[in-house]
Amino acid sequence: MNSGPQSVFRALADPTRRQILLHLAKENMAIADIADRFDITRTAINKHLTILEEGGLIKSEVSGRERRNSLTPEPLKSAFEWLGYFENFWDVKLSDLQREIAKDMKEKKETDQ
Amino acid sequence: MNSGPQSVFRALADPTRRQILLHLAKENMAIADIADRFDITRTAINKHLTILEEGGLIKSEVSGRERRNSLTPEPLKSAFEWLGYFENFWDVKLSDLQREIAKDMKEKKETDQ
DNA sequence: TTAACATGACACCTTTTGGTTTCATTTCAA
DNA sequence: TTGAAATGAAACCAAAAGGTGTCATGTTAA
Repeated sequence: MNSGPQSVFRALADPTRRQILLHLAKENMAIADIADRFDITRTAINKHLTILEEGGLIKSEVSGRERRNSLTPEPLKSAFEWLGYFENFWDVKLSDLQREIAKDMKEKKETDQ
Repeated sequence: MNSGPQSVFRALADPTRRQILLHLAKENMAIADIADRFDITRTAINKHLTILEEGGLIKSEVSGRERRNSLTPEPLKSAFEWLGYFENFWDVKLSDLQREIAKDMKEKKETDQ
């Protein structure tokens, strides 16, 4: 449950883990339910779940002999915001000139503060 | 230069690479310039740059004996959008509020007519 | 009460990662 | 023109990642 940018981006680096997040966005699932949707062993899924939990992206609670996993998407927001920093770079379709302009405007904004 | 979600998220997984992106967002730099800003060898930096390039996040062109690296942020947009899918999960309250506001404005507009 | 279920806990394996050192090659500048 | 600068390239290494299989333990349902 660190949820710093590192543990979040690390959790997102694996395609299986990203798919697990998408599944959990639709419904909460027990470990075996998740494993059924992939071609790898339950043990491997379990390791992925641990890494997702370390990133704070999911939480799980025991219910009888099951462990229900659910999405806790708040840390995704920080990754989203990290990427949002670059929004000014990609949304203008940048020539080098335009990039210079964007940079100048950003610098001006900073000195205004 | 694959720039699929996998190569992008993979490139973002390492903290050094994320920092390199932030540096290149400020200014284009040669390899040695980048290496000066970290405590690891130029060779290691070079490997990171290769991975960033595979993700389509940077491009580099030779200029004399230097290789200038620059940000090509478009692929970051796809990662941003992937995360945006979860926006409704982390900001449920906000989106509800926005929906209310939108509704109110629409109603107001209708009464204005 | 017992067999099937769901998971936890290990031990083990291979490949990838992130890093190093060393040496060669190209280019610039005094 | 010649040495320093910038990079390319290769060999090597330890640790982490992503898997597997096996066995033990608590739970549930017939």
